[in-house]
Amino acid sequence: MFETMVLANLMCHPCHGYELKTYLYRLNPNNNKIYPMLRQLNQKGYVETRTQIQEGRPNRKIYSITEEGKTHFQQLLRDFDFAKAQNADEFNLRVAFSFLLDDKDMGKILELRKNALEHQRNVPDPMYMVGENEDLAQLRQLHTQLREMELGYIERMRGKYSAHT
Amino acid sequence: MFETMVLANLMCHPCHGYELKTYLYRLNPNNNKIYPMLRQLNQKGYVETRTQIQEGRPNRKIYSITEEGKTHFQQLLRDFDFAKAQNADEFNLRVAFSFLLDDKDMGKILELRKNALEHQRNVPDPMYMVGENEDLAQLRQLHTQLREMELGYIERMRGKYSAHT
DNA sequence: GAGCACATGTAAAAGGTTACATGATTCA
DNA sequence: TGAATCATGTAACCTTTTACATGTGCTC
Repeated sequence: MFETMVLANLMCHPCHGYELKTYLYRLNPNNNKIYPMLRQLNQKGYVETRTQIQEGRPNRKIYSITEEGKTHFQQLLRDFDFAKAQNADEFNLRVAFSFLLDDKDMGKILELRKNALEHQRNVPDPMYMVGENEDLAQLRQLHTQLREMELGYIERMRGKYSAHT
Repeated sequence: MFETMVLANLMCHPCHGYELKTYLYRLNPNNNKIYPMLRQLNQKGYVETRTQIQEGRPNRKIYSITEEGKTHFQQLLRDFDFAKAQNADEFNLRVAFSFLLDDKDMGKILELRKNALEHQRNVPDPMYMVGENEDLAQLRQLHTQLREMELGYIERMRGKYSAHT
């Protein structure tokens, strides 16, 4: 997820590490996660780097995605399964970059997300089932509403990407 | 998160490892995560165990939460910050177990979740901002709707838990 | 003068992933 | 006969967390 999200950001525009940390704040992007990751991506040829000299501030290492990086990113997007389909971020990312995927891949992604949401409906998390808490029941209802709305959305999308058998 | 969710399940009823794996399927609960975790919790005195002998099937190790375990779980719930507040599961868990928290703690939790959601509104994830994708715009709108509904919910709850200054 | 923002980096410890192992039962 | 479910476990590897280090400029 972290690697994929770094590349997703670099797909939009070149970034330096510190900048990526602010974008990826939801993924707990500490120093020993982001900086070694960027060096690793560079070693594999997925990103290239240049140094931006600044006065009165530390220099920046600006990373840009390469053609090999774009191909690799596309491959990461195609790699979608039931476990990843549970995660809204993983699904949203693929919708965001649907222009990199063909109809067959997108069809599979939509189907897996549909399965994940239906699974959540049929086998709800036990922790949302604790006690007879009225506050929790209301919160649960909010999430149920979103899930049903998302299932509706998926059905509409599946019409568009209906190339798969 | 994993430790907390294991204890949350044990708060409801005793479980064996394989059973917890099915409940916690969204947290990628592999063997080398769940079994060492349960032994660790046992060593710390947070859970106790008994063996259930079965015929024709492998024996089960049934884990129950202890009083020390309940106190520890309560402490884990109290430990809530901006980073955790980004995660819906972390928030929902605390609503589910709000009966273990006093009004002051719950007030802080609601405020932090509010801050997190408002931050998401003000500083949207760059990956949801990619391109002029119509499909993505619709999905984004779904999530915006849920966020505003959840913010409304939090305002209502804050009225109830308004003991904090 | 303390603390934060900027920007990158590493050491040590903890934790997680992948893959394999056991062994009975059930299903296609 | 091969695969899946039940149930627990470990070895080897990889990743992540926590904490520290550097040094300037800005704000309280």
